[in-house]
Order: sequence, then structure tokens, then C-alpha cells
Amino acid sequence: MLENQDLGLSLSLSFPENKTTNSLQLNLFSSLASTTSPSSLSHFNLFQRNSWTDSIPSSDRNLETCRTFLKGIDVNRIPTITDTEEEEGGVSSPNSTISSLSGNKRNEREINCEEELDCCRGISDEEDGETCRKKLRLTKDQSAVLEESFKEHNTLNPKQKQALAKRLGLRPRQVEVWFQNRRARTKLKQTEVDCEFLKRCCENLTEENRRLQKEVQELRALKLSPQFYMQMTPPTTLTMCPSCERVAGPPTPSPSGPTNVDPRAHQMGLAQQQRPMPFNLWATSPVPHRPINALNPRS
DNA sequence: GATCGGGTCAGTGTTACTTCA
DNA sequence: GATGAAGTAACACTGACCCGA
Repeated sequence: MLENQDLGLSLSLSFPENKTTNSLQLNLFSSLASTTSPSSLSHFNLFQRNSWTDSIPSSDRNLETCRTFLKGIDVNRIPTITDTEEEEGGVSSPNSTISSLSGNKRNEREINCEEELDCCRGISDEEDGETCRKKLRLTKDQSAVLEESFKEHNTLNPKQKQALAKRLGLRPRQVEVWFQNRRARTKLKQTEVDCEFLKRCCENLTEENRRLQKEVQELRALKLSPQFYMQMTPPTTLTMCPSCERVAGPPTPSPSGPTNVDPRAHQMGLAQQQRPMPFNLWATSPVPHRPINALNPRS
């Protein structure tokens, strides 16, 4: 049986560019609560609180009030004909929020509450106290079944809704509402995960941009340095030596001499031609990820 | 008319913090 | 000063409702 804490509300995202976070599996389990402070997870409400059935509610302060108004009403219980036939006493609806409403909405809700009352009246006092709750909370089993059903299909057709409601002892409307809420909240969580992912992407790109800008600055500094300017070959242009008609390319470190002759070095004479190049600034590989000393490139 | 998504309300539980004996 | 119980504010969860598409 599925535990309520493990509702399988897991979302995943792929991080194709980042091996370390290649697959972010976000398990929205309550176990996280033991290692993570709630405030640090404010954007990811990962805590799956225990069901009200797990513990006696600490809201005993409401007990007397509830006993007065909700005597013996089990809002989890599917209404029966006998329920509706019995007791016409003034019992407040479990879902009643009349006191905070006004105007037409209040009237509508009053009507709804009356309808609800018609369904819920007449339950014995046996469950007094523990069932004192104004709002339905699904049991673990009910939640588990709904979760299982949601995994299979996140929408229900009328037949499925009816069957599920009958199986769980709930009204079809309750099942429908549960699925609507579940879809909405799943989507919200997914949006939060997506947002976090994009935020991380943005941070990475910003950092990469900063790094590249720095490299550009370093390269410009080197290029504008007159001491080395003449030793550089253009980055993208291929030049041909007019005398030997050989295409100048990246110099090779071969001690036997360069196979590709820099025309400028060629024209500068043998002495300069044989002078070793400190490094190739225009190498195809990205700029070396080691600091370049522009003032002393040979070092 | 039924259904869905989005927004919202309200009841409830949990946690962290404060106060007090 | 240390300690545990009680109170409380803040927050999160969740069932339910409303409204527009």
C-alpha cells in the first residue's frame, strides 16, 4: 500500500549540458524534511505532511465548538439515504465557511452547505471528537488510491470518476475536485522546477560570458602589444608567401623548421624566421585556460 | 451542459520561537 | 541559568469553490 508520504509526486528534468546534474530527480517526499529546513525549501514545497489520520490533531481547542456544531459528522463518509432522512437538527456543514462570506457568494455557499447538510445529517455521536473537522481530509488509503489512479491517467472520464468515487466512498464531485487540484499542483511544481533549471542555466551562461569577455580582453591586450604584434599570424586569413607560394598556417614546433612559412617572417629574413614563436595565439583550440603573461610570453 | 485550468479561500498540521513557572 | 510546558506566529498542505474558456 502506498504511504501517504510517498505520493510519487516526482518531477524530473534533464540537464544535457551538465553532467553533474544530468538528471534532476525531484522526489517530493517527506523524508527531505528531516535533512532540510522548511525555509530553505520554500520554493519547493516538498513536504508531504502526514495525514490527519496519523495523529490526533492538536486542535483540541476547537473540540467543544466542533462538538456543538458538528456533532458526529463524518465528512469522509459517503452520504446515504438513511443519513438524509434522519435528524433535521441544525448542524453546520463540514465545509461551511459562511461566516467569512458575503453577498451572492454567501448565498450560493449557503445553498451548497444546505445541500451538503442534506447529505451529512443524521450520523450518530459515536465518532464524536475524532471526526471533529470542518473540512474533509482524505484517508491514507483514499489518497493512495487516488494517486495510483492519477499515475495511470491524470484525467478521468465520467465512468472512471463514478467507479473511483464508488470505490473510495466519496462523491464523484470530490474525486473530480481532487483530480483538478492534483493537476494544478503538479503543474505548479513542474513550473517551479523549470524555473529553477532556467535560473541555473542563466547563471552558467553569465559565468561563461564573463569568462569569455575576460579572454577577449586578454587577447586584445596581446594583439595591441607592439612587441608581439609582428609575430602573430592573423586568426582567420590564410596568406600565401609570394616567393614560395606556400600557404601560411599555424607554425609547428618542429625543430627541423616550419613547414608553413609566415610570409612576414619570410620577408623579415632568415634570422627572424628562425626565431622561435613563443606560442600560437590563433590556435584552433580555445584560448589556453592558463594565464598568459602578455609581457613575457616565453616564460 | 460538462470539463478543465487558474485563482483563491479557509481549515488544519507542523515548526520555530517566546514566555513563564 | 537550565528546563519543560504552554502559547503563538508563520508557513505549508489541501479540500473546496468560483469563474472564464
